[in-house]
Amino acid sequence: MPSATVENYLKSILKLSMECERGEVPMGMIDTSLGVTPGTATSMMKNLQKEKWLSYKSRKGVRLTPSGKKIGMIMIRRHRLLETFLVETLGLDWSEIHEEAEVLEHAISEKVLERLDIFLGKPRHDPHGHPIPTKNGIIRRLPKKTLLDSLVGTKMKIESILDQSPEFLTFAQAKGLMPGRMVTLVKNEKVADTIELQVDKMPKFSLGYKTAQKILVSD
Amino acid sequence: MPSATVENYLKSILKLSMECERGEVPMGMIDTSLGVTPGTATSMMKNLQKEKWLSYKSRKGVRLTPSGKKIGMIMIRRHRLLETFLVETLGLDWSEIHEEAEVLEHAISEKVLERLDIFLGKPRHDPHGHPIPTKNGIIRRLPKKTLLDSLVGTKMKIESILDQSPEFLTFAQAKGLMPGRMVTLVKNEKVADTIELQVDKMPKFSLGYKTAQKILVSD
DNA sequence: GTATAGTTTTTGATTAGTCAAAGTATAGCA
DNA sequence: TGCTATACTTTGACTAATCAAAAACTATAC
Repeated sequence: MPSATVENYLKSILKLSMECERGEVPMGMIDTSLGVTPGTATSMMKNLQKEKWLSYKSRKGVRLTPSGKKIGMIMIRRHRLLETFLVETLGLDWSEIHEEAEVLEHAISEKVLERLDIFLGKPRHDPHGHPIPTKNGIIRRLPKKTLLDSLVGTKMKIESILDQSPEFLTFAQAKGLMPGRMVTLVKNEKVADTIELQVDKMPKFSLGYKTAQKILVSD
Repeated sequence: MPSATVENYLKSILKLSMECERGEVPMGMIDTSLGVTPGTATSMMKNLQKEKWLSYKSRKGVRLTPSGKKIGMIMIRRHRLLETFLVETLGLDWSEIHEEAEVLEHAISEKVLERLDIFLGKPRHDPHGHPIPTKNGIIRRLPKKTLLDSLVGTKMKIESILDQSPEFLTFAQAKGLMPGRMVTLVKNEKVADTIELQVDKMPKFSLGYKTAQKILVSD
């Protein structure tokens, strides 16, 4: 059985490997993502390789084995189901659930998780719009289209919010930027590095390009 | 913040101090209750004393300070609320919830716990009939009357089941020995060390004296 | 009042996870 | 081609929690 620490490493590596689509995940991404020193990451990778959860090539990076990937997927499933529970059932705020789920995900058993899944009605997405993997580790691909890739004047459905930080989520909620809502791209000012948006009949507002890329949408 | 390990020590010491009503809890009870070697318990007691959670007198035993008692109570509250949630909301079996709660109690935050408490309707007892301490650490005294202290022919209400083991709980459930049910003491055979019981209209059955003391009742 | 059994403490070692700091490799620029 | 900045690895040290085994105390029996 992997420790909570190992579960975190495998989850983070899986997420990194899904984002930056190149064969190996480089060491630097792993240590920053976990907030440990580079040396700690290196020595941990050796342990994880010894346990057959990944293969590690010195100064190249790391690639999950099927068993490592499986554990990572289970952790993502646990995290997202717990977030859904915290919002849907207990009424916690969108912005505070990530940290809570981050701890609970290491304590909940498969049995309890499956009951929770049924209780929640087998949800497909968490409150941020992220897909919840199935028990077997199958996960829907997120659309890759962000607010920035859209044409001015089009109305789009918000699919997912990529930034987990409480500050951003509080802002997004205030502006109505939540999965399922419809948003219109009013203006795109390349020189100013901003776009202007309108959600429903609420006042228009602007987002920087960098921030706009954190919002995934579909037509 | 205490570690999960420390939380467990303080919870166990609190429970022991509530059971065996003498000033100090002896070392031997602590190590057996936690399943560690005597040396481990001794060295941990020194740490806990350094943190002001208890006072430790060599070869005498240990007594919780108010702050240690507070943490212990919080842990009992978390454990029992979680057990209630697992049975009431997720429909887990009576016999399997103890182990689950044992892990989750170290991962759930105060905020989530308070939401859970409200969601469950501020229950006073867990599924085994054990009182749930309030947020401020106030706990109802359990009645001290067991099945053994009752007179033949009287009908009593089951208040609480003291044995947490899955085997015993499965047995108790099958026989209808659950908090809130009414039970009649049919016979008391001192020489055979057994009592005979009837719950509702179900068939009569026998319990040994030792087991009978695990069931708390009220008239 | 000593011997002995039982309990508790001490000591030394181990494991997982971490950091700081020093050392090494590599990529890309000049 | 060689130099340097960056990325990565190694080394040595530390902490929390644990065990095994030896030592020390306490209580009881005789």
